[in-house]
Amino acid sequence: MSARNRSAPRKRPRQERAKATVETILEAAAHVLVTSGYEGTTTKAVAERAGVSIGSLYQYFPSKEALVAMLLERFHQRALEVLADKLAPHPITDLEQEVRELVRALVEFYGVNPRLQRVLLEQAPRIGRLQVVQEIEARVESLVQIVLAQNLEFERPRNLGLVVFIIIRALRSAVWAVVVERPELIGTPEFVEELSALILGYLRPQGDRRKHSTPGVK
Amino acid sequence: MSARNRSAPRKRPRQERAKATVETILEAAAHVLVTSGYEGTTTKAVAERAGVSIGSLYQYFPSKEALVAMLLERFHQRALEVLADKLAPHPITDLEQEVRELVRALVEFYGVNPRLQRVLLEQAPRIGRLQVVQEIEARVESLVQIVLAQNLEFERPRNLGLVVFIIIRALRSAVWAVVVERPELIGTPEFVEELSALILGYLRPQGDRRKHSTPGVK
Amino acid sequence: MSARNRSAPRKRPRQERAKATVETILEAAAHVLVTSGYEGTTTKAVAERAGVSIGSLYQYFPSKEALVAMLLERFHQRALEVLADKLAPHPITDLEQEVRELVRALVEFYGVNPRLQRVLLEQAPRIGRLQVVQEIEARVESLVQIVLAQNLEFERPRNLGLVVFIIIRALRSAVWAVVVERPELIGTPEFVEELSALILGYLRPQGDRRKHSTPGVK
Amino acid sequence: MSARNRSAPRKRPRQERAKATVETILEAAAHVLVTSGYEGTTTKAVAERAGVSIGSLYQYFPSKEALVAMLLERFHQRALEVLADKLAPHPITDLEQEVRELVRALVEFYGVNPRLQRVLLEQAPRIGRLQVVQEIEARVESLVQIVLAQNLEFERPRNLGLVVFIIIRALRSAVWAVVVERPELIGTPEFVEELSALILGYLRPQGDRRKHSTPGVK
DNA sequence: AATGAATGAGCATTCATTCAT
DNA sequence: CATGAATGAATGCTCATTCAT
Repeated sequence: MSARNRSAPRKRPRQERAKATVETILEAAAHVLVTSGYEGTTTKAVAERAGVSIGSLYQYFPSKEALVAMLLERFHQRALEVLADKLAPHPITDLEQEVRELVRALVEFYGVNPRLQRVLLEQAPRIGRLQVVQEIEARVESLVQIVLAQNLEFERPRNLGLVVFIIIRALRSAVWAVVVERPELIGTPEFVEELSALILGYLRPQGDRRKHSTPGVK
Repeated sequence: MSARNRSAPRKRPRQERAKATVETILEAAAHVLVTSGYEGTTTKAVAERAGVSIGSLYQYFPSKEALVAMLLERFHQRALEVLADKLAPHPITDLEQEVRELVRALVEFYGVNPRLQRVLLEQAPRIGRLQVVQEIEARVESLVQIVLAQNLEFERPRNLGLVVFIIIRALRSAVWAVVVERPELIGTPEFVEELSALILGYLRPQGDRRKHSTPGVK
Repeated sequence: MSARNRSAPRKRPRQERAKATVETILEAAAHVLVTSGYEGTTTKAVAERAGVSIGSLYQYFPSKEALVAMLLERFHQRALEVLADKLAPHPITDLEQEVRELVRALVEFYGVNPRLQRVLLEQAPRIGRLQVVQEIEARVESLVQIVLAQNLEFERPRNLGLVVFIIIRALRSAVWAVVVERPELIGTPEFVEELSALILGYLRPQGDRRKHSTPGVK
Repeated sequence: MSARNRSAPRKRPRQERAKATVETILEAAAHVLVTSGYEGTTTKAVAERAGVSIGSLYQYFPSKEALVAMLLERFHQRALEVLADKLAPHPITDLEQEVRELVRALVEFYGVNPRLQRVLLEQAPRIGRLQVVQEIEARVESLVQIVLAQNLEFERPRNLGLVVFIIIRALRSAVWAVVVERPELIGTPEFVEELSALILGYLRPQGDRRKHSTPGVK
């Protein structure tokens, strides 16, 4: 097996039982990753939690990396589905409402098992398989960019790619930080409201700043 | 040595030579952490790069964790110094300019060795309660909060703590993401401009949104 | 695995092959302990002598300590079997003969690999409360005590527990000392005779001492 | 420095201060050996407890072994002094009383820091320097043997060397065992009484056994 | 002499991975 | 296919000892 394929799943499970095993293993892996971090995760622990032998684990995943890669891929696939729906090209009548919906979707999405997401995105070694992930991330950015391009106009020229890039990072990290450090705020309308304000304020024509006196200064 | 002290430095170097050794080790550790990640960092590699024996490393740092802890502490100490300066209470005449300055400071600060910062902060939660670090983070938030409280008034009631929390996370992760993924943008006025816009837009009286038509919709 | 379990074996071997491995490792451990002492014994040396990989050793014994603990346990188990037989409650017609038999049994028992026994018992106090071992030692003492209580009467009141305690220690250390320092005496009738005399003299009614003139003084 | 000299003290301290330092180090070593066992004793710990630098320790003792060797030597020297006194050739009028005195002396002697004695005699590696120790032990045995030879006559021929050998081992191990496992008994007359009974019974003419019915059988 | 910084061989232990059954 | 026994390179860390200051 070439090095290139280290993080590719070993084979397609044909039978139903095999599929179930794969699912069990992935769930176990997710759990162990969350509770022990990437470094603390051992294949033995995953196999034990999944209730299968270490041999069986290696039957479906040729390495620890492959396990993480599979989880990453699935996570992004799901991200894409959720967002593609919200971001499907459509006429926008109320951008404010639209952004609020998008934020709500993102909060919901990033709020699902954020600890796992952090382990996957931050601690896991940048694996070869990440190509898939990068492609998906690129597609999400591109979707958001298209929606914005079709619905916004700025008084000054702006690098829309950068704007989208910043929006996504800012939102994601804010959601993660809140979920991890201030979990009591999840689900409060206040939280979604503030994040929407962050994005909406950012998208509002920047020219405004010069038309009025500095806003909000006492 | 108790378990509590796993991440505390082992002893104070008394001679000049020893101080130099400690510095060399820390520099080497930073380098190895950046190039190999936390997991990939071995104490042997650090010692070798530092040009000292593995024994010398353990003379001053009782564990790999202690090495990271020391770097984390220094990083936060430096963070505090930089920001305390910018955030020292003072009369604010031009909030816009003020925020731009703050953003510039943060960009500069977070932009220094961001890969190291990420490794450090990723591991921070696993490292025995670094009181110093937590205190410093709290102080930074508190500084920002005080500045904002003295200079802003909002039309609707807002949870200022949450606002500050979001600002800091959003800024930090945006800076890191740009530095790591779009390094060519660092130092461009465009980048600082966009980040300032993000924060300024967020702080602008939210009531505006209702007074005008949705801004910028085609 | 908790600290409590440091000296407990790691898992039960399920396959025949595994059982054989465990036996091989224990034999190798005994050998290395005898030739190198506890401190000089390295897990690597044990594994090598056993002809297994170091990993296999740790598959069954979580630590060097556990290896010693297992040997200790087996040794005491065997001790109990040997002695329980000799000490089983039974009518005693000839105490002298009885004691001689017991001494012979003990000489035989303690004479088997006494160097290993010393290493094991020297380390015993450092090994996490080996309940099994302590229980067995207590049972041996209790057996001896019962036999004596049923067959002896003393003219003066004596602390039987202390008597038994002294007998066992005195016998054991005398046997060990002879085996280690005067191996040529093992198996001679003279040796068993002297040890029997030691015990018999001790058990003989102490009142005798006052009835006769001091015996044997020239 | 040749390998032969590893356990020889490095130099004779000329000055008073140096002598005091040596004493301090030896006391510290004794303490650490008792509390941590031979394996657990580190030269650093000894130096720290003695309040001297590790360098100073090595100024006087070229190795850890030399430290232990010195303690052993002193211990035996002291043993010899105590016993030589008791065992000095002299007319014996009351053997019983004599033995009781001897036992009392031995109990006292072996009862002084028995844990240290055990570490020194059991756990410490058999060092080259032990020649000295063996010579001293031989002298003690010889002293006891002479005393006994001059004061005892047996009805049957006995190997007096073996008798002495057994007496010394039995006493020593009984005392150690009691001090370590039943410390509450130390100093009780009962304890000395029982040990005296052990030795006296052993030395009593063995012919007695045949003259009377088995003693003490119910 | 005294200090303590520096050394590095050596040890216990882990864990991803392979392979015989 | 499943099992779990076996592997061994690699790691974190200790500690007796040396040596520069």
